[in-house]
Amino acid sequence: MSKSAAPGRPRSESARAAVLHAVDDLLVETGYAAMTMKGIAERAGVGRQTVYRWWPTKAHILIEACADDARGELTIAAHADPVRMITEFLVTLAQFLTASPAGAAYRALLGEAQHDGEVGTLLAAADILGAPARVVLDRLAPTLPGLPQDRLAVAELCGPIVFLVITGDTPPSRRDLRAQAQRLVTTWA
Amino acid sequence: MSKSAAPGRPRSESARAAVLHAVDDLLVETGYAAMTMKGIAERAGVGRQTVYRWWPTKAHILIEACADDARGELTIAAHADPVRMITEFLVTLAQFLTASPAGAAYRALLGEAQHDGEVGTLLAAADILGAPARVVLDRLAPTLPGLPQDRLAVAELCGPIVFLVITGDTPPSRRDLRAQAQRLVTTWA
Amino acid sequence: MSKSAAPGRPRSESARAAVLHAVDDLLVETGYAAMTMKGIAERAGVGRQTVYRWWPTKAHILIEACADDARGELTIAAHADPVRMITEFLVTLAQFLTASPAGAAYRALLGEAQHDGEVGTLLAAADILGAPARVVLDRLAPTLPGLPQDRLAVAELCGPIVFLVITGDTPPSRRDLRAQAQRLVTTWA
Amino acid sequence: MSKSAAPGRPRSESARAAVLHAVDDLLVETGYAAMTMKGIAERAGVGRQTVYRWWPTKAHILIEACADDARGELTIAAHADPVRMITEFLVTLAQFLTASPAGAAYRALLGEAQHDGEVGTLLAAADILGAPARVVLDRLAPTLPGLPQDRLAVAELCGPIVFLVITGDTPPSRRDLRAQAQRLVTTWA
DNA sequence: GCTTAAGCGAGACGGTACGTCTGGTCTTACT
DNA sequence: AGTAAGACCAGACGTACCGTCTCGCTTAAGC
Repeated sequence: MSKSAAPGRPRSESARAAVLHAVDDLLVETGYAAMTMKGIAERAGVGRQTVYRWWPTKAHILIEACADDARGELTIAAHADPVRMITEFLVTLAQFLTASPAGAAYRALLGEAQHDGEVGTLLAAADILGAPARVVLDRLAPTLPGLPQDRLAVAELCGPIVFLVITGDTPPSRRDLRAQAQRLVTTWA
Repeated sequence: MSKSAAPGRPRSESARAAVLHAVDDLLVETGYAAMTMKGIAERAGVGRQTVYRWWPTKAHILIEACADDARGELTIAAHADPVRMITEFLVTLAQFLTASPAGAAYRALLGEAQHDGEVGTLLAAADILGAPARVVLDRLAPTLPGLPQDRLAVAELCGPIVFLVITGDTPPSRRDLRAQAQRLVTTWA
Repeated sequence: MSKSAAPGRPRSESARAAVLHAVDDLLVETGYAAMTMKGIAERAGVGRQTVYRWWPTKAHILIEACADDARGELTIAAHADPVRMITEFLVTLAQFLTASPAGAAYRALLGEAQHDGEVGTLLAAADILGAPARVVLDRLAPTLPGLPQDRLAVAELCGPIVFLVITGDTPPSRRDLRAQAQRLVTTWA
Repeated sequence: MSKSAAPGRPRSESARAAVLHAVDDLLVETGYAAMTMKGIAERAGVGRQTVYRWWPTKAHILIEACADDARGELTIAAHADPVRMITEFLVTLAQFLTASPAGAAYRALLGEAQHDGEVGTLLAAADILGAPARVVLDRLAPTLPGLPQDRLAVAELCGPIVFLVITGDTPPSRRDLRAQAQRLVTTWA
């Protein structure tokens, strides 16, 4: 059965892409707080109504713009050694949060989520950190019988680093991260 | 040496208190995003200039309004048993973040800090979670030789719970927190 | 000789009628200022492009919609007595301007003409008041040798009443109109 | 008894004057339809809120801007000869309506009044044409016993010329106006 | 007791983003 | 080709809040 086309002019894919690009650019150039729907529309060369037609807030645009990037940057290769695997993940996570544009977007969204519950819901659904973390944990599960319930394991894995970064602390060194990975393996053994 | 009084009318303590109360009230009533400097001034029955004279942004007011409350709510009694002590702290922390007005303020400020670096600096200086956490850790230090560097220990202690709460997850149960405390003690032994 | 058909789908008479009706209805329901091209199209159940294809502005539609009605309402029976004839015309004119939908449209168009020269030109061409007035004057011409130049006579005949109505004054009574007719006849004798 | 000053910063007279000047200028430069509240604010170098704070629509500004000018331009010297006096008034009126900026404003407002009843009320209250007309009529009253009721006399005096001008006709010549003045005197004698 | 200086409330100021609306244009599929 | 639908860019709408500024008035310290 073929899908019947909707009447009227179809959505402009170029306008959609222009908005998503504009949001990416503006985030790094001016920061989240200085981003405005008006500015996004102008930067994208798009009518404001077109922006409002498809996204209710700048946070929604940002989620759509950055979710894929984010996930791509957080996939890591498999390693036989649990400590090494966890270390790799922690290093990648720290790198993502502190140096990647997508990570900056994630931090901004995490911040916005504290002010706007709907953004929180959307961000939770995107599961940007949880999904990659679970990939790692699932690989380790056979060798680590002491792993706690899923969401708690994710929190113990990601929480400390996220906490350091969002509280403005300098991110931990690779040596520190290796030590923490070692502790996690010991703990979960 | 006595401090020489400044000339002119002294600062009105009642105006200061009215603003701080207004901020507390508005945060729970309307949320951080809907709070405005104008609304705060009106709610406090105070001129807008008076607010701007003493605080540059609503975040600054909120920090002043809630820091003391926050710290008061996070002090816990000493226990000989490390596991019990850590459990108590984790339970208190979870309670603070999810149920206390001061905790709501802290989350809002943590969110704002992701958008505004100055708020981040101020919040880091207030050290709202770090100070109480360090009190606990200092008490435990003699019996836990494996404790990592201060800030990392704080991150491992607080990070997982903070992560759960700010990502919108339901906070862990007391049983879960006890298990996590147990793991931390094992890890740091 | 038969008229050669234009290529393509012929203009939809039903769409045209629907638009003209919609304009009539909207004028009395919401007033001229609240009428929009979009609203007209939606009320007529017609695409917006179809409206724009045939009329450039709502004023153009309104002229087309109301001109015929207007003229029909301003034709009066012949009378031998000049005073009676003029009185009848003045009463009919006052009635038209204050009570008829077509009169309301005329007033709205006269208003728009002050803002938009093109509407003024169109409205002048439609000659909505002038034509009926001239019918009356032409009938009276043989018995009133003092009649001034055509357009001035029309102005003296219609001007005072139009002035009263558009300045928001209450329209004159039949007695007043009869007296004015009497004065005009005296003047033009 | 001295008037107690209102609290707060007093209204800026310079802002008020700037807005009124901007409206005057924009009317002649771009016409009434193209005038916008935004454009007025920008032209006046004034915040938009300041405009909205004191005037609800551009029509209200225009009435305030032009009423005084208008009245000044419509006062005429006294003459013993009724025909000459009326002629002078008619010439002045025609000049005002066709050549004066204030007259252009009056025409625009008269147009707007057909779309917006509140403007009609305000314009009627300003009595821009009526007041000067009544000055003339009051002077003539002793010598013209046949003058009808005030508002009807004003309508017979001003109506024909206003009608000619707003219907887009060329204004009458001085000779025509003299003839019309003569007829009015005959009629009212 | 008078002067000086700063804080106080109120509220207008010039700006700017908000989210909505309409204007005209365009691009579809259908008739 | 004409039509209804509806997305497109553009820009004005009226509102809200921004942070600043002017008011008249307190309230103290210091002369």
